[in-house]
Amino acid sequence: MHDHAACIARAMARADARCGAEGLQLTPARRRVLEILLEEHRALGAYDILDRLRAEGLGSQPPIVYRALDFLMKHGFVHRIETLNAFVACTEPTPGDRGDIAHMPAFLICRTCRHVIETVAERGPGKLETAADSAGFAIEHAVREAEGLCAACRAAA
Amino acid sequence: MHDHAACIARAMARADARCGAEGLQLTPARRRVLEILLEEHRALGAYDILDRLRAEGLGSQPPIVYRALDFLMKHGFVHRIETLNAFVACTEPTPGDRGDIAHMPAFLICRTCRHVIETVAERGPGKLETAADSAGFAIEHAVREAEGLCAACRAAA
DNA sequence: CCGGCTATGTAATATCATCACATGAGCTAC
DNA sequence: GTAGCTCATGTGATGATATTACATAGCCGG
Ligand SMILES: [Zn+2]
Ligand SMILES: [Zn+2]
Ligand SMILES: [Zn+2]
Ligand SMILES: [Zn+2]
Repeated sequence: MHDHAACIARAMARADARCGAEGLQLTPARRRVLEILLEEHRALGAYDILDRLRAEGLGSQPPIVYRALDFLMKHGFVHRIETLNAFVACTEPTPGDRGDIAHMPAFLICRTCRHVIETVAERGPGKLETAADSAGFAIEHAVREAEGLCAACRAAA
Repeated sequence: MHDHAACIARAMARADARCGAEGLQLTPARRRVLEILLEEHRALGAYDILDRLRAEGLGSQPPIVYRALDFLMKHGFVHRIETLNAFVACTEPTPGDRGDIAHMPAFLICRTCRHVIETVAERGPGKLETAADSAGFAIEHAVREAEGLCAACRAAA
């Protein structure tokens, strides 16, 4: 366990600072979507998020949440988990030196508690990069996701 | 380019042999789905496949194709491409010593021609495994997919 | 004020996947 | 033989995820 309220507050402060510095508009809906994702350390589906927004009067149609997620992903605050068709708040600061995504995340996804661990990518080429080089393939975006059991759920079982 | 007719024939012969050896039923619908995927070296959506089955009178409802794909994936003949919500025929023999998936594929997906290159995983732990070990996480399934431009499309551009 | 830009509101639709229940073909026990 | 079993299929409906299209509103520089 960690101090989750502080964890959320820190992340929101970072997001505010970054948006201020880069001239990005962290509008109410966008801000709330990020908060909702930070409250969990789990992946949420777009419609799960939308349900919460609806309950709070922040919009009721799918485009609301997809637009907010597009913005948050574009600027590296949120990642999409392809294997779950779901979204998770980024746990890495990613200063975004050039206003862009600066890191190459990999995710460990627990199949029972759905918690998502975002790992820091090591330096150096991985298997994908090695394979791409030998095939003359230019990688623009890579997805690394593993499903399994987290330490807590293994202990419980 | 390669001799694609031979490529398909070889793969189908392998599938027939394996199903015979392991008592698996490669029924007409399952067989045809595998053939359709082998004909392309690209990922096809479930409904793309379904359209072809329909045209051939092999079924018209989604469960037809999803059941066939479940069978083919379970036995390692087909892989799901998570980033595309699509499916591709496996290019590795995977003898399936214990009737199970024996390899750990990674995919290079061209964003313009949608061709999929399935790479042979090298030996040794990758970044996901390293991260999982240090987190006490037990990986059961991993997804490695990269999107970008294949050599042919890079040359064309 | 106007024109362009960004964000939002709203309805409809597209795309991907599963559920539920009925039917049929092949096999075994008795 | 036939009842019961398993596996695969047929079929209609529904659920889950995501996008399009177009209208509206605020803001800001000219
Ligand atoms: Zn926390
Ligand atoms: Zn867990
Ligand atoms: Zn071929
Ligand atoms: Zn290409």
